Amino acid sequence: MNSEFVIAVHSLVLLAHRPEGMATSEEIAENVCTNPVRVRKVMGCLRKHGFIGTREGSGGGYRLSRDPDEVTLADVYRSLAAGSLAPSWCSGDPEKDCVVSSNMAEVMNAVFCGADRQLEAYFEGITIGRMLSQVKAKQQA
Amino acid sequence: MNSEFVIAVHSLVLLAHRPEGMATSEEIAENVCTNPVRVRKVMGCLRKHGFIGTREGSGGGYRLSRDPDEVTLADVYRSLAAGSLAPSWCSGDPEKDCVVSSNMAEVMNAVFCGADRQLEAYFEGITIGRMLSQVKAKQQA
DNA sequence: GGATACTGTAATAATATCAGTTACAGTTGA
DNA sequence: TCAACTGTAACTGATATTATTACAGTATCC
Repeated sequence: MNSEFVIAVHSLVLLAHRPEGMATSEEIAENVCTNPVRVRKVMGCLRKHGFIGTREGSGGGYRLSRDPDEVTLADVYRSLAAGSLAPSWCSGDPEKDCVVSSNMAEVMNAVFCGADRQLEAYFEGITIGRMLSQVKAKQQA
Repeated sequence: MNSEFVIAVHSLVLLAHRPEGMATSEEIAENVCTNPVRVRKVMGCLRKHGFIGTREGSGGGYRLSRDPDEVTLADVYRSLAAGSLAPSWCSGDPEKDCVVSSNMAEVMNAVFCGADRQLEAYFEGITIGRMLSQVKAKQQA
């Protein structure tokens, strides 16, 4: 899995955890353990898809613009990791004479599309809000 | 997805397509569009898991040792790509004070374990034999 | 027995992908 | 006007992936 997906989910959970205010890319990066530029890139994508709002300038940062219980991992997955399951590489060669070699790419592709849908369905059942609860539950223990 | 998985599946379908005899690593590599060493490495793994038999020496090669309709992609996945869904990288830091940062890795890991099981269940429904049929069906069209 | 055609495997080299850093223009608030 | 942000692009370095080369081991055929 695309690690931008992980950063996105972590960031959203963090924002859900402090709904009062904003977090800057530096704060988020510190929390996630990566660098601010990477965070800003991911957040830019989340903004385009309406998950968060940004405020530029001094005192700015990012803020959740949706109810954490309404945002599913499937939403996030679709926004920045859809289709990431299929390997970039395709086996076989359509030009070849062999039945297997010439048609494998297409069949394999269908398999991975199905897998992608399956994965998406699974993510559909997990919300940012639920992940926040789980994180808090771990703390108790 | 691990491209060794793709090579493995393609190779098994190819062997199923010519059940009479064997295929050498060079033939398979040509068909898959990669190099023979890579194929031998993957096949070595498939052999250890009992999917194929090998014969060394002149006239040797690889041969299916199971009914193609009994071998599922889940079997193959478990053999050489299990757990590949989770990114190598983990967000957060258990040492941090923040609830989110310190517990995210664990929660995220649980999510990906679930996703992996989901994927495996999907692959359970696809056999090598079925993929061979699909490949042949494409040819008709 | 010896030549030939394979597998098995390690080591290395080439290439592609991914992540971190630096730099800077644009925006906002005090 | 200054300080603190975001948004991006370009560059660098690290890491992962793939291909290549090389060679020992093994079976077959003559």
